[in-house]
Amino acid sequence: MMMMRLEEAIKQKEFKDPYNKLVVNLLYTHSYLVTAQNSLFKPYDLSPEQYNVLRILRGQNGKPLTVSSIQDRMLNKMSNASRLVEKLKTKELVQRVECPKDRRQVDVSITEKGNQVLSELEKQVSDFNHLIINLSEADVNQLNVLLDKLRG
Amino acid sequence: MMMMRLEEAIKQKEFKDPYNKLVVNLLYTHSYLVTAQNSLFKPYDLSPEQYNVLRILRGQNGKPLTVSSIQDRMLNKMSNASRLVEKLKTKELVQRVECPKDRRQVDVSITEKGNQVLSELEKQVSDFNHLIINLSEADVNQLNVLLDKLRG
DNA sequence: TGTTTTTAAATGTATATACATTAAATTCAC
DNA sequence: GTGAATTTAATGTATATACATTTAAAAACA
Repeated sequence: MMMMRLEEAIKQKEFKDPYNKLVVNLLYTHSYLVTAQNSLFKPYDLSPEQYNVLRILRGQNGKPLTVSSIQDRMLNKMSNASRLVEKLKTKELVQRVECPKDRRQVDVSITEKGNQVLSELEKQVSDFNHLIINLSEADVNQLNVLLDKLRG
Repeated sequence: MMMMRLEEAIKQKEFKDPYNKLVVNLLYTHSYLVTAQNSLFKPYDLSPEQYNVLRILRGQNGKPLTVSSIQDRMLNKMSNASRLVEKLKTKELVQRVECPKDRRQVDVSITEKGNQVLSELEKQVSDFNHLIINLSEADVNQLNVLLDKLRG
């Protein structure tokens, strides 16, 4: 994990302009992050997005969410919430109940086992995030502001 | 593409700390970018990473690169350069020649057709990058600095 | 020289992503 | 109320990702 400017990391001499560099920089930084995260989650047989869905469900404090509400809250809007929930159910980390008010919908909630796995992981994930992000808190805050603005 | 802070976009009230928010913010922003890029590249039957590999090869000014050198320069270090090159070859955008000095290696270079597709796309991609990044040039530069530092 | 180790690329496999399509239930229009 | 339109999940399919394994060639070394 040695320090490298993007240009050295991907051996590209220069970019057309800073906007084009930024797109590449975001793609590259994402890969850096996800590769690291995968190795953290692997022993628990979870993907980063599966972990995220567990966090979403726990944030409901017991209230279930439908599959489409989960989709809305997921980080990757194109991923398939239905199949992801199926995977989590197989691991007994969530439960699925047909919604009585609208039988098209399915109420999904986290199980006790899901909560256990989550709390076991949480501290590790947090420490890990601090570890892989080589920035001061002020820089992190500024990065958050800029990313929110970027998508505006 | 309306402006939304991360918290509203994924309907999460708060984060444990700014580092944890940043990880989520990077994942979410990446998805925003890639979803947009996919729609741009789709009519050309290219994925963003395939486009990137074409750019890498063109940057060589005719000199070929081996598959593993391409892998090194790719944005996602875990993707499979061998199969990606195979896809590009099928589309006749690159050519593969067994390296005479070392028969394990394969020299890959961009074809005339590949160069044509690339120059056709280039202006569009650049305009598109400016369009989806809602930041001033000063902000973009700062974001680039922070991302490079993040991975340090 | 012959054997072992290392390297480069290809291949295998499970899962994830990016859609399009389908099936069932509900809502809307009339 | 009936039929059309819409919504929700699930399913189908092609490709991409994240590895592990294999195959072949080259390098290292005894």
